[in-house]
Amino acid sequence: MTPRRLSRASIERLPVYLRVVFQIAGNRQRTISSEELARLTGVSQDTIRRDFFNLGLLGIRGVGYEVDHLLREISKALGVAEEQRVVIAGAGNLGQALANYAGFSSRGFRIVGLFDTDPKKIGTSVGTLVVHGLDLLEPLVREEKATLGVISTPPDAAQEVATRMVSAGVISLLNFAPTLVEAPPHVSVRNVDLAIELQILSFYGRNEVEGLEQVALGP
Amino acid sequence: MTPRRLSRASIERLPVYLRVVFQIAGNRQRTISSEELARLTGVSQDTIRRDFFNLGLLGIRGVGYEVDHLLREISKALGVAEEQRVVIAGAGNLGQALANYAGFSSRGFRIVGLFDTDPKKIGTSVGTLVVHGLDLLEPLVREEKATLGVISTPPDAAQEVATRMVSAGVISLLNFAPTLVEAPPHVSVRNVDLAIELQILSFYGRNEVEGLEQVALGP
DNA sequence: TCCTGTGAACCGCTTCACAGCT
DNA sequence: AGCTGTGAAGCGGTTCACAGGA
Repeated sequence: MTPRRLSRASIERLPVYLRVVFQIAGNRQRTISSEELARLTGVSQDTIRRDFFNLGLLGIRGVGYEVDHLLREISKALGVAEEQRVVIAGAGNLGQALANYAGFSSRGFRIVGLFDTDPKKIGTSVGTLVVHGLDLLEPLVREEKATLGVISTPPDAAQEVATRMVSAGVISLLNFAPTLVEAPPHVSVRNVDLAIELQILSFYGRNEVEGLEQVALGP
Repeated sequence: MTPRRLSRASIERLPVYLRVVFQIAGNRQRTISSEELARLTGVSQDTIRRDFFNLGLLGIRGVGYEVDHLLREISKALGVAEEQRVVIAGAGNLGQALANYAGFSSRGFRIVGLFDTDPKKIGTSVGTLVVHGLDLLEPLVREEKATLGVISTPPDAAQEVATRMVSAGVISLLNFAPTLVEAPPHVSVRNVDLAIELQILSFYGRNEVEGLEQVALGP
């Protein structure tokens, strides 16, 4: 109940738990043991028990954890119990793909704006969205109370877009541009560089060090 | 010279160093100090020095590291000095965006195949590629000696595609499907779940814990 | 008996601190 | 004087191991 301090690593696992617990709930399974959850997530059962313990999430000895309870508490901890509003800057291939990505809406995110500077793109439709000029970024963020910003611009535009998003009220940035984005301390930034992912894999492929095998991206 | 054992964390930073060193090289700057590199990457200078040290990469005291040397050695360590061949399964929005992603080709990856099961998509063009049926996956992987596989299929197809890629010779998998993908121990798997990235940000946005501020995805 | 709750040991990575070249 | 090379301390997270309740 009284959530202790969660470790950074633990926070990055919560969405993984949520994903499989959600699926389990769909099967009408009432409880799940840390062992089964371990099999389905790839996280060790010790770690799972400790994460839940730190979250203040208690199970039933000899049985496991109540699926509904997990679902509710993890969603609440992540802040995805209520819908979150997202804006996307950069309507290139990646930006369009993100705008259409079903996984966002199905997991509690609503995209409320898609922006670009290319006059040829402005006014066109991407799925149910219309591409706006970047000048509408700030008013739309404010009006829609968007808190999450996705950056899928070329690298040289990324910092400016980030700064403008933050000034309008965005408090979390997901940056796909291959460049470092700086933001004030109250803002969280996650960088996802797709080429870097491949390069990391390239290393492991060459050096037959025992491979990876784990979830998510987290720094 | 004799590369010691690199830590997992260190390996995930190498591509970040490479990215900025490449840029620096373009400016004809001959050397770079760990301090400057720290500013440009967001990694601490102590960590950078130790990473280079562990890589067997020596600098010049009082001066810094030679940019050319860094470029060469880091590329070599990552195995991106020579071109790597990549196949992509799943030609939905995300798969198409990845197929067109300029960052791949500019950083030493060549996409040699794009596959889907949807008859409406098979035969159509995506950039310079033609979408093939999944039945061509194995022959093409073998013929082109592809070593990296990208999975951008729906989750229920991900494991089958992964297994087939591996059986044909792929040794590294980048999985975008929101599900756990299992592979034999000699194969490396990295999972990138875009919705999970947003959920992690959502947590930090709610809990004004001091934010993140770091690179890449790594587990 | 089974699976959770949790201190304690352990391990890996980062940071400190400073000696050593140039 | 300046910046690297590197042992050693420090920290955070995972795993061990087992006690404890359903």
